[in-house]
Amino acid sequence: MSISPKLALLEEYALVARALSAPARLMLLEQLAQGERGVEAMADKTGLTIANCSQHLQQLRRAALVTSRRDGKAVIYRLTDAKTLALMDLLRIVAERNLAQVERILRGLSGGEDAPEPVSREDLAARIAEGSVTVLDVRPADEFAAGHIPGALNTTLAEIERIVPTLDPTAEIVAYCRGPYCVYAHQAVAALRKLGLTARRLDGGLPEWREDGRQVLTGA
Amino acid sequence: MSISPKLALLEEYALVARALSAPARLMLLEQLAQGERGVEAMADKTGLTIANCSQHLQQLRRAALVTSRRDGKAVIYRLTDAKTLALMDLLRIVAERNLAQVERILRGLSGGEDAPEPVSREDLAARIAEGSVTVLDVRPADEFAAGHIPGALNTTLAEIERIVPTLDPTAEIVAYCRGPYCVYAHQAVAALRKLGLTARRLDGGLPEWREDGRQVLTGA
DNA sequence: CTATTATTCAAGTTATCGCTTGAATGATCT
DNA sequence: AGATCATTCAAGCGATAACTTGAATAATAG
Repeated sequence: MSISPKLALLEEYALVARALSAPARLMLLEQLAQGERGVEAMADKTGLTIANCSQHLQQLRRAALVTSRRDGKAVIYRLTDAKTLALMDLLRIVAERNLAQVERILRGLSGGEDAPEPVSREDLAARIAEGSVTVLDVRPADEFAAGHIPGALNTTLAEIERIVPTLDPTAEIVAYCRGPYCVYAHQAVAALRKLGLTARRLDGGLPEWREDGRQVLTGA
Repeated sequence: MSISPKLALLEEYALVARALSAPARLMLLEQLAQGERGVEAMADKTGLTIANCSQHLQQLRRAALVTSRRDGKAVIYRLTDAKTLALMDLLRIVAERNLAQVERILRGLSGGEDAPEPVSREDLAARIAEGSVTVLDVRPADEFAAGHIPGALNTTLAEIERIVPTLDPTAEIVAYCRGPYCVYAHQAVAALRKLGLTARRLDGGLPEWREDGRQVLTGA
């Protein structure tokens, strides 16, 4: 009941929003959506310096979007709970729903052509079961090893052409990556379609797939 | 898309979060959750200068959280859609769920005592139907006139003691205000309980009640 | 057309944020 | 204990945001 409890409360809510208001921190959250990580690993992936990365993570922790524990010398961060993921999702949905800017950026990724509708996770699961689809995981090999959709092939964007000849030409390709914040799958679909293949993007990425309670396979 | 489409996308998401990261703008959004408003009306309610208020509103519009239309000389702002409300709600939920700080502030409001659980809107609707409850609207009179729960009594925090003798002492009191961001109902419940009455808070405020599709009565 | 009213724009000031650098802490290994 | 590694802290710099003030724009009324 200091000067103004109302302002103090709003300040707390604003703190959470402010934690989400820097692209660097959204990148970190996307990393953490894949699974828990140490500071150095995240600094490598995102290109941030270690100190900078640590400071961003502390800001996320202050907003209670992430939690940390110590494991030997390392400090391991993880998303606090599914609510953090939900908040990121809603943020993305509002941004994409409302901002023409986002549309233009996504269109740029697909080389000017209209991107096809993404495949729902439910549909993909059904089509995997009947074997009528090739699943492509467009993430770095270490993230693939840490968990992927069973049956998925792993490739990077740079090497995507090398994998094309090995694919069943009759099966549609469904590409996925880290999740809705990640553009790898968009770019992969654009590249594959340019090569004349039938390709679509999965709605969401591995974190969402896992959140659904679907099977995830670990190991390279 | 020039240098890094990925960063450009994240920048857009961050823009939405940044729009939510100032207490002043959260106040404005809370106002707009009650219904559409002109700039001057909101400046009055929030205590911001008109120019400052206008600038905040433009920032919210850039993030597409609100939209505006012209009505004569006035520019009327409103929430773009229910998604904006959903985003505010989730922000609040994450903040309250995670931050001990918020807990302490709310506890301070209720004078150190534990506040009772809020009443769900569904329960309140049922109890209004059977007449076993006194509904108290703790918002300024003009907002009450613009729409309130049918049967509710209107009072301000300052005058709450004056209304007490007129109440049915056997009926529980349920207080509500603008919504989850608003602390009036918390304070009213604390004041009433200090006077020995049975009082609880409604879960959510008028915007949430309206969003549920429940009856709203207009007029003083 | 001029005056009036509501809102927006533009410039300037102060405070805050993000990033870098270099030193300090904490935990493990020898 | 001393050495080493991962992380955090602290100080400093440039960029950005919030708020104020005063002028500019838009729509209406006389």
